Amino acid sequence: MTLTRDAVVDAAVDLLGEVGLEGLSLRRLARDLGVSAPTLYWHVADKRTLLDHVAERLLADQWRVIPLAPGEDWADWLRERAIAQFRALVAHRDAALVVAGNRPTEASLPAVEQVLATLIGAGLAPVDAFSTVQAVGNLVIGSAIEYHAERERPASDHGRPAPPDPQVYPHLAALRPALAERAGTPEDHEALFRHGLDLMIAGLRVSLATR
Amino acid sequence: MTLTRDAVVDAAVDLLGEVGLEGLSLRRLARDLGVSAPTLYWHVADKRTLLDHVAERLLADQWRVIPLAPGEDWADWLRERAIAQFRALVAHRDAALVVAGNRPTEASLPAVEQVLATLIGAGLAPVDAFSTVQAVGNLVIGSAIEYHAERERPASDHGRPAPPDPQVYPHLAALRPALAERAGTPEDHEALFRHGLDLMIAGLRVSLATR
DNA sequence: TAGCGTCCCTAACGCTGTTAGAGGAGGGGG
DNA sequence: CCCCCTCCTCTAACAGCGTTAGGGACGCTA
Repeated sequence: MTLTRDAVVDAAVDLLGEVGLEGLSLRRLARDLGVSAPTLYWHVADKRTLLDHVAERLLADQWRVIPLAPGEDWADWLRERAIAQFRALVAHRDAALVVAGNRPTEASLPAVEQVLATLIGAGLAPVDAFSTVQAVGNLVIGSAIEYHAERERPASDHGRPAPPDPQVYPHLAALRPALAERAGTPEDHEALFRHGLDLMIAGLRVSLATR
Repeated sequence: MTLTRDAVVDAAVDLLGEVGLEGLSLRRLARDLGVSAPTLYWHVADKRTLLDHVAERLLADQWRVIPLAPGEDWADWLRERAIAQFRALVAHRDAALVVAGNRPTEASLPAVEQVLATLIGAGLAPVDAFSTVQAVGNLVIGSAIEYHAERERPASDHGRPAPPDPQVYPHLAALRPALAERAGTPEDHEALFRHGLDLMIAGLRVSLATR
């Protein structure tokens, strides 16, 4: 069985999950595949385009077209799609960083078209629908990157940061106990993402109602 | 005049704007400062912590406390702050990527405290106010990163991507003329960011009204 | 059998972040 | 005056990086 480009991309996805974007080197990847490093250049033009393929694979599931069920609220439908996208980016280490460096791929067009159709069908102006798709995407990327960034750093920190002085920062200090237990957990980050997403969706509802 | 850490950080900020994050190497930075590369390690622990200082400098202006003017709408105030933050990240090449890798720094606490106070003063529950601050921050980061990512790539692209087939992608095809002229410009990205931000703010208004 | 495309190899280039260890300049105390 | 000590900078080097050049073994086709 000879090496294929798909196998290279598979191994790259695995390696990314194992060592993160900074640790993903072609030499290491080649070693995992039992092959020398320059061999990879036969299957892949470049490290950058390899990462493009990795990004495409990470999001592949998200490009499935899932039509709005009859009677289903478009907002619920949109929320579920966005959450699934967020989960896909959070599930794999540094996935958000890899995806962020990418041009939108051809494979995403059907899904984008369908979201556009649904939002326009709900009553949004086409240009607003397009802006909304991108804005939600930006929120997904930003939330996922922030999640990974927070996750990668704790080693460099010498202990926890000092608690905020209640005299100077009363609100921050008051929030501390509420945040302490769940801060940093994936559930917390997903809840945070949902909060922003729900704000956007509520805003969409308003802009639909006032047209 | 001997070298100081501030001077190193200044030069790093300049170099970042010139060559981007990928081109920012300690050797190149040292050369710009007329110094050998290992010398930098006297002033800075690490490349990573150097970038931390760079991030802090890039956002320094944003931590200024600007209180809500009497009679000013909290939403307008919040919007202006967020837009200023977005502009700061968009103005400097790869600024968003550098900032995204960072822990929140001590210097940001007064500003966060003040935003919390304003949102709570407007009637938001403290926990919701905190989530909102972070959600807006995530939207800022995501939008800015997407802006830079799009800006860095066009060299690798062989021409424009093919126009979407109107038969298969009617909505995308219909949008093409409207997007063609302004796509990619900083104004377009700021407008896109404002769209998402306004959705969130409209959502906030709703959640305030229904309490 | 000859040729050719496919797939992999070794060797090497110039770059990277980082460490080890030496040395010069300048000020303070004996 | 001289010595020491601290600050700051240096050269040399290490392991690792992405990438290119060029060669060699395999199997299919003519």
